[in-house]
Amino acid sequence: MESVITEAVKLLDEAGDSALTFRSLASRLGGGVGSIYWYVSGKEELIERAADHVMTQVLRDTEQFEDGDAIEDLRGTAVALFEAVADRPWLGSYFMRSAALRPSSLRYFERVGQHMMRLGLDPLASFNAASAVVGYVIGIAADLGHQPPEEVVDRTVTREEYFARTVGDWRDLDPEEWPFLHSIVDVFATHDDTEQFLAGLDLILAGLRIQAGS
Amino acid sequence: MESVITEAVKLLDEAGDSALTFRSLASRLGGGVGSIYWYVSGKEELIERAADHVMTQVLRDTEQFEDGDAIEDLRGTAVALFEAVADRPWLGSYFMRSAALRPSSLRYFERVGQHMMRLGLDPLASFNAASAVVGYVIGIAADLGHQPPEEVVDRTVTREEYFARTVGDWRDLDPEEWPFLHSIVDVFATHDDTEQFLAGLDLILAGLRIQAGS
DNA sequence: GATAAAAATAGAACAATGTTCGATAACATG
DNA sequence: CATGTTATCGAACATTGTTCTATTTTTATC
Repeated sequence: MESVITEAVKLLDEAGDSALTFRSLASRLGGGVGSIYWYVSGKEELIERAADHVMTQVLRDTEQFEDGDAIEDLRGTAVALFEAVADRPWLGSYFMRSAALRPSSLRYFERVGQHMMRLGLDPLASFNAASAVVGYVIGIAADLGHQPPEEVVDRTVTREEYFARTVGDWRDLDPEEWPFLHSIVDVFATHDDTEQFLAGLDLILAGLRIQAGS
Repeated sequence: MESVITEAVKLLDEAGDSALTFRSLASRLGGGVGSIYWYVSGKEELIERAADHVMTQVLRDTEQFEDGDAIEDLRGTAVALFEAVADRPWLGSYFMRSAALRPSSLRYFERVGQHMMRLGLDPLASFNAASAVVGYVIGIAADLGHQPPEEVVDRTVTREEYFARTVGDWRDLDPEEWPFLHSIVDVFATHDDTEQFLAGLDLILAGLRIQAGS
């Protein structure tokens, strides 16, 4: 009954948000429902600790970025968090729900901020910029990584079929009324989530470079 | 028993996510629990329709931005959504949970995209940029607008006291280990959420200007 | 106006969930 | 061994979304 947190993370990763119930977790641990409460005050803390568990790993992965180009290090730091959140929808919704100032996420914020300091920005600018980067990462990752609708989860429809159907729907819309959607439907059909994330991140970083230069 | 959706929105706005239960909604409408199911297929659709309700208003508010400077219009369009989401935590989590391709949010995406087209970006760049802007707005808004912890909701602690406590916690951290947090704690103590949002948005827009120029 | 069909309402019953609680067991320490 | 701490368990409870069936109200038709 020791590894409550690690087992919770496994459950979340395998089957998503809704799969984590005290009963399913208990049976997986081979114990009773009530026992979990000895390790954890409630579901809130359970998810919190699970999130911390993952964030600790992210923090380890981003330690390497220290002495390169500040912007490049910033980039790597952002990508690491993005990847962690993108394939963990539950992490994204946790970040959204709960304040981002829990120890581990605060550490991440600090790390991003330290890169900002290397750019020579004043406190206000670096605070705003760090918030923007972290907010963007979480926002996009949570958006891209969210659970697909029921059909896909039920396996009655594959992810690809669902995606293809969306593309088809867009193509069927009135081109007069939806000129933009029509203009991008082809690139959307072949787009890659990570590349999309990076493109937006580079916009922010480009803006940052300007601000740092002046 | 007509205004199920509008009453649901009121409930959500007044007391947040967790306050919207079928029973509370029913008693507010002066009817029975089961009746709601005649208008709505389930809770999923209820929230979806509530979100649509708000998004329709946002779309109306952003109609004005059409013939100004493309970047400025983009800015106004983004701010309108930000404000709507920032004081509606439930809207943010809805966006995160459910795909952003419901009719009303798709319309918003289209509108942002049309501004991108005016910048003369190629399809891939405009798709990425539109996604970045929308993702940033939702991400930051959801982050800033999330429900404060229990104490504040319980009214045992005011929002200001809670904020002040956070600032105090930061000041107490080891300055060696948390140089960034210490450098920004003063601007954090007096910061304004909307300004913070705008600062980040301007980074993206600055990056966009460069991209549009080349 | 009567009657039938449709629209709308109501609330009891159900299943799933987080949580509380008191009763034990296992274990360490003197 | 005695005793207190650590750890486990599952029954009971309250709160949710949802289903179902019965009933009322409205509308349409003759």
